[in-house]
Amino acid sequence: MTSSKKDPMAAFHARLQEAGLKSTRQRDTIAETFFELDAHISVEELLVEARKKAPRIGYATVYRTLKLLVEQGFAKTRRFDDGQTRFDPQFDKSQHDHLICVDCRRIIEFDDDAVMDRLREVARGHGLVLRGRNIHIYGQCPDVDCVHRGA
Amino acid sequence: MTSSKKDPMAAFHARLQEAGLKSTRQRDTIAETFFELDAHISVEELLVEARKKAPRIGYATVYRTLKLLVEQGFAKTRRFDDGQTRFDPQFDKSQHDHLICVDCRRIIEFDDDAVMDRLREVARGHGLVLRGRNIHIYGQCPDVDCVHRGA
DNA sequence: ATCTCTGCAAACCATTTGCAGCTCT
DNA sequence: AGAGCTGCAAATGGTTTGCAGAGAT
Repeated sequence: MTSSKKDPMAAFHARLQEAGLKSTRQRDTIAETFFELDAHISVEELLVEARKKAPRIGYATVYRTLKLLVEQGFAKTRRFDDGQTRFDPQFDKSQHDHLICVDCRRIIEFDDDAVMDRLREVARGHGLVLRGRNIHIYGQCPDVDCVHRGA
Repeated sequence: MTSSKKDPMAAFHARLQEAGLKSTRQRDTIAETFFELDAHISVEELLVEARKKAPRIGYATVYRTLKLLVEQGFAKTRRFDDGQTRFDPQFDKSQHDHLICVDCRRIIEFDDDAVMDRLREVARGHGLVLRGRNIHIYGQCPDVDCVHRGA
């Protein structure tokens, strides 16, 4: 149900065909760029990159393509607190959460089974089956002289 | 440093004075209403309630007052996925997280020590001290006939 | 008297949408 | 040919801001 890490574009094309949607130059450029880039990309960042390959691409197309990628399971929406929506490519079923440094705002990904097991129990305790999660934790370097302090 | 549950308004007034800010009819009405209402209130909801007491209150004043409450530690910002920012009163230092039912969107609060202990370790594992968190988990009723299904 | 607030309307900014023309299949 | 797609510009919707008048200390 999710794209293989090896060739997300092939999986993407297969899905488009399945859904009766078209593969276009712009759509492919945007999707390709998206899969190549780091995670946590904003629409603006993706647009800038995509325009290096196809300068006439517009905002609306990037928004529409990302929406499509999310709907089809190739991307995941992330909302941090910078006012923009960001997106992560989703190559397989694995999920991850985020540890954000309050000093330098760098984002560290993690996925911890013990946490998830416990959260499953919490949900169960309220009569629900855990279906998803969105975990942001914030951390700070204990070293006052940390290069990141105040960044 | 945080308001007492008994009399948040007194604490609020004290803080205003400390900061050289003024206590006004509108500000008080909004803050009072905010402390009386349930958690996870949106600006719009708060405005509607506040207008029952003071009909001429405007959007901007509600936004400004909430911003003030957050800055002064009396409220906490919450972003779920409905496009609006919501706010929780913050009566003491306790934090809580959210379990959201994917069927009926009801929001259940929880606070689990085992989860927090484990997250503290995760942060520590990356060289950081845990300073905050924002955890949303999504759950679904296991009963297919649940009244909430499809809600 | 002075400095802060308020209400209104306009401005902002991220995101969405209508539409005419273009591109896939 | 026909359905879907693109780019543009305009619309949207939540949130912020400028300003002139009102209110608090």
